[in-house]
Amino acid sequence: MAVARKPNVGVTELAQKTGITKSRAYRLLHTMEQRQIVKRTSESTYGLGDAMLILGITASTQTDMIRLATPILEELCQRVNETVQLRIIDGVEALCIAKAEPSRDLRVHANVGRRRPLYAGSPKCLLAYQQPDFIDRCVPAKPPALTAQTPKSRRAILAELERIRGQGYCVSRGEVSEHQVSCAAPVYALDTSVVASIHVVAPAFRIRDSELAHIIRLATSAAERLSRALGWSEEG
Amino acid sequence: MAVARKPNVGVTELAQKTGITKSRAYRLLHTMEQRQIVKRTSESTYGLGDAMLILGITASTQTDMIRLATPILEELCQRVNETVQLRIIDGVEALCIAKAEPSRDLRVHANVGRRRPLYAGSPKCLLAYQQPDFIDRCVPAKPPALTAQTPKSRRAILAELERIRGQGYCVSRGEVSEHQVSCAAPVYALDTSVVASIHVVAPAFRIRDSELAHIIRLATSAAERLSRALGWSEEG
DNA sequence: CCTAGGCGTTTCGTCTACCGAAACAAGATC
DNA sequence: GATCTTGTTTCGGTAGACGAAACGCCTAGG
Repeated sequence: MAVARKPNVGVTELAQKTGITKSRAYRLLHTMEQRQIVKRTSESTYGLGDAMLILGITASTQTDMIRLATPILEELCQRVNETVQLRIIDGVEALCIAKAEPSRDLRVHANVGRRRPLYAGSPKCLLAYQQPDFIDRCVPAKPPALTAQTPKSRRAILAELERIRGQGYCVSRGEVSEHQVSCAAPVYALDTSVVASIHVVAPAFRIRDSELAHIIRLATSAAERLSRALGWSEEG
Repeated sequence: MAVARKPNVGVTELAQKTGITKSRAYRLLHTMEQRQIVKRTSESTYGLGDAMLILGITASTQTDMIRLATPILEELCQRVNETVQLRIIDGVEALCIAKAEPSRDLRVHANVGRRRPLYAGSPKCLLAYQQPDFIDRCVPAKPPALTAQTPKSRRAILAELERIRGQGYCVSRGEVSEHQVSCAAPVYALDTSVVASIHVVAPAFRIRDSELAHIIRLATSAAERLSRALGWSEEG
């Protein structure tokens, strides 16, 4: 898992990160390489191997989340005619685990596996519903100003999270990338915790406020349907 | 990996399949459950867990195969306007690890993670280039007759594999499913072994022989481009 | 209603194979 | 060429994994 978090590093650094001895790290990597769990990406750096690829693909067919989400994402994608993503929290980042893209030429491109910080743009929708101490760790004191619209202070972000919790969705107008607008709605699990979020992301010029309201309704509805499919119900 | 191969089984069966004692199987599953590598799918059956999902998604971004293949599959998909798949061998089956689908209404649906036998239909393209003893193990003496077009004997299948090796591609007209036609071309790795295959699969009524020839050319070309991207060259 | 056999789970004493520290080889950097 | 780095190997000691067997708890079947 350390290799997954930070690929293309050597034995020594991995040993330090994980707090194990260099001998042990070397031996573990060596046997993992034999089993194709990791592979060398260069002379002495490691990345995840083919076995993990196969296991991961198999896991995605065994795991309810993606299997249940795929048709919902595709229907939402078709209705809004924009790119749709499903994200979960991994570590202190938002990880895209599924997507659906419309067939029109000009669209926002999405990548399964891409990570984004939780404190900026629509990933805030995921962050808003986490434990206070986790939120505390994730929001930096001085967030980097990606665009003119990026919230400039920790205080501003925390206020935004509060608003998200109140209205039940999140809208980001050019916070991460100048000409993109995205909105997201939370997906609840059986235990009423938020386990994922559904995002619609589009070129800013195409989305007027009236359309945005419509998109939010559809996204919220899709998120709610996925929540129900995962066992959640209104009265948890 | 045994859990991946056969999900929803209990401790005892897994212990037998893997040849380890029941005690060991139980303890391993127990700690794997804590680490979210596996999870219980019911009271006493196991499936792959969330950690494997995350690792697998991460692996797919670190692994050259899928990263390099995705744009090639999408271009091929756009050109033939039919569903396109990338398959590899896992165990004695063909595993779909990536796909691209056109946006037209009537199309063949593909699922990443789905497995198919190697001895029927276009997966024969993968089988044809394997070691003789592996082929021997994969081709059953009495193949099940899925449709009227399914090869009826072991001998017929072996002859077909020979033909595939000769022409460099594989065509299946309704061998697995009555109204589907599919063709496939092999993807070579640096060591000139066949590591994957690119498949185009379409409704039979839409594909006349003249179009089929065109599709084969495009599929073969796409497979060759992927091969080159993986380091293969004409004179290996 | 009882028994037999299946399951997952727990215990226990043995002993193995994994561990950390240290040495070693091989490049880098200066 | 001295001195840092890397990755790799050796070695003795012991932590902890191991298999066998026992233990509840089921269900099936007589």
